[in-house]
Amino acid sequence: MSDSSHRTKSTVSDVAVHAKVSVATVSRSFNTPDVVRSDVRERVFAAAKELGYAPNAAAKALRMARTHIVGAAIPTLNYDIFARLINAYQMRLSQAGYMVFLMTVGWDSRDIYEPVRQLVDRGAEALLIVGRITDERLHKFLIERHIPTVTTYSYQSDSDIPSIGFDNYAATQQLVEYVIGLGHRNIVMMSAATVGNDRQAARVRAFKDVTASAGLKKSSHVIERVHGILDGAAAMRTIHATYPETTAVICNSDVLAFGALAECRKLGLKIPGDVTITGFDDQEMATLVEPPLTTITVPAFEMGERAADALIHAVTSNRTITSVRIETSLIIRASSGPPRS
Amino acid sequence: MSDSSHRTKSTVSDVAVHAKVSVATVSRSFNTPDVVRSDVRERVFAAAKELGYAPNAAAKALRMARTHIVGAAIPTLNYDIFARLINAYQMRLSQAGYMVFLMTVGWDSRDIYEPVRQLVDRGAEALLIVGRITDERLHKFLIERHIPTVTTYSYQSDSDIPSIGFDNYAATQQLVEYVIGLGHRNIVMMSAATVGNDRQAARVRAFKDVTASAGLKKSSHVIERVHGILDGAAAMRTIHATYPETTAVICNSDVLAFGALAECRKLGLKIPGDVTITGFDDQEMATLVEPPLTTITVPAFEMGERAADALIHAVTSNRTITSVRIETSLIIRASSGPPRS
DNA sequence: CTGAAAGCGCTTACAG
DNA sequence: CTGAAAGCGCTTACAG
Repeated sequence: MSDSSHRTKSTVSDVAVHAKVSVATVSRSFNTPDVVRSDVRERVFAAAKELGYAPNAAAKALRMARTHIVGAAIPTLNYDIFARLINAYQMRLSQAGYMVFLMTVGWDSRDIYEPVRQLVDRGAEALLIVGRITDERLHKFLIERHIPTVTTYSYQSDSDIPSIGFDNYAATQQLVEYVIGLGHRNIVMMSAATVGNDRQAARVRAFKDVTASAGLKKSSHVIERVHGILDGAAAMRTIHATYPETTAVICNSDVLAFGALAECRKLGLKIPGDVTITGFDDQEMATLVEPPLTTITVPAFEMGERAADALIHAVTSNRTITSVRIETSLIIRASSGPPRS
Repeated sequence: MSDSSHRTKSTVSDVAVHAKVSVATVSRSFNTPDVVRSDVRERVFAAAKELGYAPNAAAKALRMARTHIVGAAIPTLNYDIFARLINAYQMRLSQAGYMVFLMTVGWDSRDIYEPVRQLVDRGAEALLIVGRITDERLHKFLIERHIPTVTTYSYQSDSDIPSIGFDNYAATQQLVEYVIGLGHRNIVMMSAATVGNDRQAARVRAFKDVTASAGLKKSSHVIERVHGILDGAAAMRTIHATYPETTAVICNSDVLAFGALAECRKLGLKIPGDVTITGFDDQEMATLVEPPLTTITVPAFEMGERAADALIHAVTSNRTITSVRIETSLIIRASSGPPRS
């Protein structure tokens, strides 16, 4: 046949004509092959191949009321941990025949209603969302429309939207107790913005609770910065100037810690001799900075895969999703140690 | 009205009934509002709002033969530079009313036909692809079906598929000339796999050409590794053992360089005193490692935005895309210097 | 300015 | 096992 037949998208009827069968038979050959006689089926496949036929996804979605598209709403992709999460999520999903709509929505969970609706309105039949859902409009929408949704990153025991994540409070609790156990008394937590960010908020809460119950309320502080490396460096400078007695800085992300580490070098502070620095995330770089970073593992890959699996089950078998709490661990490396004196 | 009306997705006819108009008028109210009488239009909007109406994307796509979905095929998201590229791409696109299908396709350009077809078959009407298209089936498919496509990352002067990228050969050429100018004679290039990767291949070619014309053919070597930090470290160990006379290692990515840097620390090699290390990408971490890394800037953000703009224009005004060559620069930092003697 | 009707490309009861 | 026909939810000539 001539090349021109490839030139434009062909449809079931093109294939039907070519194979001398009805469109119904073409459809059946692809969707329920066992129900069509094998020689006819082969004729259909041959015609389809020759015409470069692929079913029109929109028509299929309209007819079946199934798009096979799932969405992901994450703060940003410029962040190691979210990129890994989405990478795992997408791979798992496309293996199962789903496409993923990606949407970056910024750091504040109060602002995600519009973009998440966009995802659903444009066809996503299930959703991965990072962090707790705080917008009541969004919550109501998801429940009423029965959109299978899983929130990731923080495990929520008290939400009717299932979550696949870890306990941010407990992880930080463990870390702070470790630092206090080392003998530190003047501790600062460097956090990203806590508004609209339940993960950061939980960590700050854990820090305040643990330091308070250790009698360190007066000698411990929290400083909030946004998420970049440079912010970490700037915050470290502020800490050094404002709280010079500080011997340990607990950073709520590895990225902030990298910035802090670099700034300490500039300030001539020895780590961990002069100051202990810890991170959160256990990015690959955490082992390669100097000194290697004490941090908390964040199971980004696992969260992405499990969220994908849960959503696939939910949309296919209408199964309800159960929350999963993944364990994290404290990884002790050279950036932490006892205070000097 | 009762809450139950929100419960299931409503359609144009629901809105039409509610607003006591025809479906045509509902459609027009949204798509060509100026053509419907304002009081009627307002009645339609009120009904739509009350019913939580949003047009069915699949039906719209089928009818208009426009999905407003664009695809992106990238090697992986676990890589700073691609994550930034996609972040910029997605933000720009969703601002313009497009959704993005994300697909990770691995590092070898010979293997991307299936996943890219998947993107198109599932509705992508335009594509961003990383790197040169080497699979003839893919090339033919894209051309015959007139899928607006831009390849990024490497500028191609000789392809009929437009590219928005930079000149990998020239960038490396500049870098190698700089290193030779410093006085190095025993130079090793540490590259990621070059099969199916035109960016890496171009850099290796530049390295070989420049060292050869400087009369360094015998004293220079190329070692190929895959893309992880640990691979960089392993490669550095090999270099130290196999070519102990080496005084400069040119890494084809910052990630490889980070690994090399860490390994040099373990080996007790001073940088740049014992060995000069350079990277490629200018990731944010490049300024924060010790010592900061001499590297090449890669305009990931700019490539993402410009690719998005070009594709939007191509699908809306049927405009043909012109290739863009973006300049890179060599950033000299403390990890490079003259050889010791 | 508005409505009735056709048709986009599929799948699936319903007949045969 | 196969085909004719309806219908998914839209948009848009075509009439009025």
